[in-house]
Amino acid sequence: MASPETLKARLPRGLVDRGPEEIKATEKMLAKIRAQYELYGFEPVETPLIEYTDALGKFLPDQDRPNEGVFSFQDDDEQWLSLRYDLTAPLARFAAESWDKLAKPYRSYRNGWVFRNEKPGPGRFRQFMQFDADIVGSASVAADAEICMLMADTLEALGLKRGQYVVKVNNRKVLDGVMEAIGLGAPEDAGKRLTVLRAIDKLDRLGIDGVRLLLGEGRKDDSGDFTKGAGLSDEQIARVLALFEMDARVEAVRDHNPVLAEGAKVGVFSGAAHETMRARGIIAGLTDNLQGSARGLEGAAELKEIWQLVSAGAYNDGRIRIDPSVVRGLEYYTGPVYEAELTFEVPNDDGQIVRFGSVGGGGRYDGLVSRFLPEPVPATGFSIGVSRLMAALKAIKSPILGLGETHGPVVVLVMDKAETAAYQALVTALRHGGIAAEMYLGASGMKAQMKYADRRKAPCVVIQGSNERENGVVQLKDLVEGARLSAGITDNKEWRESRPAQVTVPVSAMVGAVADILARYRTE
RNA sequence: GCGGCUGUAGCUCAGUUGGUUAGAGCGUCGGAUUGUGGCUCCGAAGGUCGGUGGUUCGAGCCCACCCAGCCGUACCA
Repeated sequence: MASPETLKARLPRGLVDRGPEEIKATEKMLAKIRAQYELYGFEPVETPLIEYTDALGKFLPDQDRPNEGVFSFQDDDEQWLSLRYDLTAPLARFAAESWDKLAKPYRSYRNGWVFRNEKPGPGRFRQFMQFDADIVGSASVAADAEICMLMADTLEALGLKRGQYVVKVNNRKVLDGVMEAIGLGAPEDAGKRLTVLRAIDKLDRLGIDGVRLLLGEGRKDDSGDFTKGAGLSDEQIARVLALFEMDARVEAVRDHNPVLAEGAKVGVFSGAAHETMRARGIIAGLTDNLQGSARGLEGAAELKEIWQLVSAGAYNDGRIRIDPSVVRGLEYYTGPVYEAELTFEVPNDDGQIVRFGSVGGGGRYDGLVSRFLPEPVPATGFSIGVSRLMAALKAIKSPILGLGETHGPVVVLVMDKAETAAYQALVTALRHGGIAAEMYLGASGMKAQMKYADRRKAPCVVIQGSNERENGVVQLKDLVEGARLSAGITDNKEWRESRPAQVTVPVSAMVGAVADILARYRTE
């Protein structure tokens, strides 16, 4: 069939086409997010998809070419350009370039496609959409607290319920402090620190035992592949793992206190009361663990302050939680980090259980904007992974997406090709009445035209043969109702001759009658 | 990148120890029905068996290399 010179239609891996349902659902979702961000006083900004590679900070050290994880190419003048791989670095470039004109602290939001030249996987693509909100020019942890609350409110605006998500908060200074405390604070230990952070980041997937192996000698996975560990001593490992044991520790403390234990049993310490006790316990535990590290203690103090702020907004009911195991990326974060995680599981089409996990996150990046400016510029922000979040919303059938609600246009059948002008006039009348309509433009007969209308999800079709035209009328067939009626008819002759859900109206009344049919299926 | 698994019609798959002309279901298109989308029946189209090379009288099946996809792992700024 395909001759050798026929070009094979194909899409590069990790990229996807998007159809009408997907586009419509995305737009609805974006509108909800946008409304929420604006409620918090953020204003939109749009930057291009292409930036100088050095502005993205993506040149490989010691090599005159960009990191291979970004799509890059050279301009006429040999300068390297790259497709943006997130929305934060371009914002930093924009904020720096527009610094004098902006009202500071500068609150902005934007959404758009970002590109990563990486191996794609389930739910991971080489082009995907992010939706960010950032505050540039505020060093206050109140800005971080606000970002956390915005994350929670946004997820709820998208139809997620309390308990279906959690915004976890940590502080990179706490992690840095732990490193210091176990003697990895020196500059030459940077590599080791990275390995430790990577190990901590894998807690979700590998569990505490897997992380313990990675902190020590290393870990062999199911395929037999060996990952070299950080080579820490047992003592050092214990100190790092203590980060994950804060919850257990809080419970232990509680259960040792007869009054608290009794309170937990009868439900006094549930909800905000329990969460507050937990947060206090964790912060106390961290403070304990970090003695001797000024930076670590500073991080713990910031966490405490964030907790107080979100508590004042009543977000301390489990929506926002302190979690010392959150790492979030590995490079530019300098203070508080946050991660929005979905907590529910759903079976996919193959019956396997799917956890969506992280659908967004961010943190404080005090060094990013000041790369371009002679002054320090503190900044914080977060990013929603729109595509992944939408997959999750689909799985819980969030009404926000409006799936299954789409209708196609009204289709005017062409019964007689010589009368095309007359059919065109009918279509125009419908359009002027505000009704999406089209004339069938193909070459097939009536049966095929009906099939076409069906596939287009047309709510109804307009039929005018010579009889109707002579009498100045049209037939309107309600396809939705017709399909419903057909269920009770098994005889084909009866099905055709009874013409279910079909009415005859004068041409002058067509627009009104079609509008009546559409009104039955209007969903919003 | 590393390890494993899988590639047969648009889709899901069958294909015997290597043996003649590679099959099914679904989908598509056409007809029964020249003016009615469903149901039913009938029919048709649709294949470089992932690619290249090799072994063999003979390869969808065996071998080598390559490509693609999936799973795990690493990396993910």
